[in-house]
Amino acid sequence: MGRKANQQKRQRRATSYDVARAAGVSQSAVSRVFKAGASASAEMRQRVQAAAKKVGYRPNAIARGLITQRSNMVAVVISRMTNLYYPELLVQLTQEFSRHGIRVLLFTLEHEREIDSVLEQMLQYQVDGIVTAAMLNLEQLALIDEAGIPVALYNRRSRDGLASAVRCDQEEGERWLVTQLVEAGHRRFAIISGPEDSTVSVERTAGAMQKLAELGIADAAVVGGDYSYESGRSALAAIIKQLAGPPDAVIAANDVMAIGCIDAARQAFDLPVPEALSVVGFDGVGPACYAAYNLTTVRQPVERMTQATVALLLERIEDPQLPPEERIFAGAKIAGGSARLLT
Amino acid sequence: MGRKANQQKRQRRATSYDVARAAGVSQSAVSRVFKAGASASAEMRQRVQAAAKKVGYRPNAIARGLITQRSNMVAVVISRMTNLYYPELLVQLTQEFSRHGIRVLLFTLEHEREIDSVLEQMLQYQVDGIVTAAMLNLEQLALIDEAGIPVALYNRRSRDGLASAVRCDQEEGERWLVTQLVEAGHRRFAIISGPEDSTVSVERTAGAMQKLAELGIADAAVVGGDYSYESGRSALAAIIKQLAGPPDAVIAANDVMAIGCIDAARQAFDLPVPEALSVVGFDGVGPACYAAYNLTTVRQPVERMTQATVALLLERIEDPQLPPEERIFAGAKIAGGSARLLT
DNA sequence: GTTGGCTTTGCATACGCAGTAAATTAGCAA
DNA sequence: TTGCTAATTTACTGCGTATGCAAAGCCAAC
Repeated sequence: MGRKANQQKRQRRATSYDVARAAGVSQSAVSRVFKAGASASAEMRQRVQAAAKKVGYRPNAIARGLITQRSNMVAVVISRMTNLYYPELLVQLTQEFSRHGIRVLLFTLEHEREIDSVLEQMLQYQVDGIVTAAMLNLEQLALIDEAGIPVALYNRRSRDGLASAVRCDQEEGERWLVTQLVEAGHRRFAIISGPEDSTVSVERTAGAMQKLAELGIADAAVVGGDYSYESGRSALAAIIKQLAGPPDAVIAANDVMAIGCIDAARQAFDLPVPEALSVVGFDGVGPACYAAYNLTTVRQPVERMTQATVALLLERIEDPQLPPEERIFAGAKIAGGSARLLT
Repeated sequence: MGRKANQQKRQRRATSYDVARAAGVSQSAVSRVFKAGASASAEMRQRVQAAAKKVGYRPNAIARGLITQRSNMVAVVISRMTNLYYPELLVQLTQEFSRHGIRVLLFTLEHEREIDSVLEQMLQYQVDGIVTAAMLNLEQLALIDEAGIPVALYNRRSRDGLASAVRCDQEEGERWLVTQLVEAGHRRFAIISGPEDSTVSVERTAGAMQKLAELGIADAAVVGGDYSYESGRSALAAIIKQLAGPPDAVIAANDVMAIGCIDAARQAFDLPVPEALSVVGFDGVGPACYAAYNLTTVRQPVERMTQATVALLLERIEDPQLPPEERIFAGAKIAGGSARLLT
């Protein structure tokens, strides 16, 4: 209808003043109508809303944030998205925050050393809180605390009470796996660990080693992986070389490496799984359920953990006085078909 | 050292005025020092930066956005993260934007109908641009255009020149797959389609059907899936029922369903793949490379597509006058071991 | 009719920064 | 020293909104 296309430059968006003028009221009245729970008469509401629609008004969240000192944004930091189970985490987090009227500003890290610059970004954007699945050192945590921004660590231990934390009990999960395997008669063990800078991997490996030692098995082979399928594949060769023969059972620090290991066993070494070799993983990601693998593993209760994370963070955003809290969840034990177990 | 903990309430952050006072200069001088490429003497730079560090100053991106009319944030909308290949896309996008000093505000949709409310959010947050891998209807595109915000569609066709678009040529990929299969002698075909509201799935299915018809095969069975492993599994049973016997080849609308189909063939129907049945997918996601499947598929060039998406969007953010552009990429053909092919 | 309490509305200001125009200083030749 | 230009620096305004405060309505009770 002859409407001038917006080829101009960047048209001025309607402001609350425009609405006020159109409705013949004050700007503060407009502000009140758009703020939930503010006092405004029914007639006022109607007039303002009609005027707003007419001029195409949309509250400016940036300006609002400036004055309320609340951006209603939280930063989510994820470090190694190759971790097949982060996507689920991310979706859950976004949805759960969205349910509370909060938007997610996403930061991904290729290398943990990028974290300082990313931290700076987050603070400049005045996020109300931070969820991180990447490791922060004490200095960094202190910096954030200094700024008065609450932090929730995901699958990281809280440190010095500077942040809340939600995590899955990795050791407990590994202990269960080891116990099952040993009770079923496995004796020659090998462990495929994750990246050295992954605290989760360190905990898993340590948990498994400890329980093995406790049950009288001290000579488990340990080879390093990087959470990738390929590293799981090549790890088996290294294990066989190190042990001068195939092990009874392989404990991988995550599902993807377990899958790689299974493929290597079947293809390269002619070791049927689970008949000749038991393989277990950790995480309970999608491919773990594929019939070809049907992993014995421990699934992290992502949904509950996510809800806890959001709850813990929001709580401290509302009331900064609240002390940080740590919540630990047990993983769900999945006795799949990739390991010979008693049951 | 006796530093008072921030138990107070929410301590005031240092502003450029605080820095100015500490350095004995004006606020605008501080602003200049923190703005790249502004004129300030070397001595001024030094004094201001020293003062800034002392008072713990950090520019407020929100306030800056208010005045510059640029938030340096873009919205990224992703609809069905179960799509195993979105995580990679998301990481690439975030990294690439970050390289250009732009932050990503993430929105995930469970159902496409949530999109209107999400749209409203994005506009209120004054994002400089939008990348969407979810379908927008014309009304929604017009709404965004009205607001003067450039949009880049990912794997969606541009419509009415209202948005730039980057996509992988789905039809071309399917044509290649079909051609290979037919040339290798397959005659009885079945297609597992994706969700009906996925334009990508529609294009893939249509592309395959069309090429099949062109090659004289008109009686392919088509069963519906939802991109999930389970749906791929159960689809095979439906196909066999519909054809009253097993097909020669199954064309799945994505890799995950192809994998499900392969597992069903081997486990439930005792059909070795690829000896008795060829299965092909689309996407080239991680599990497609697992040795147990080794899919014949078409991989989307995610990295190049991402770079193109970012480039196209930034270009239009810089200069709103620029007309939208569409860029189409061919997929990489991967002749894996899940199909009997000639080569 | 008057008073008191309650709700609704408008005024004015502040949030933290960028950019403009004016003012100051520096630099240098005459 | 003066005069003139270039380089810095400053005061000030405005971005779009929320909110304390005061004024104005409104209603019921006296």
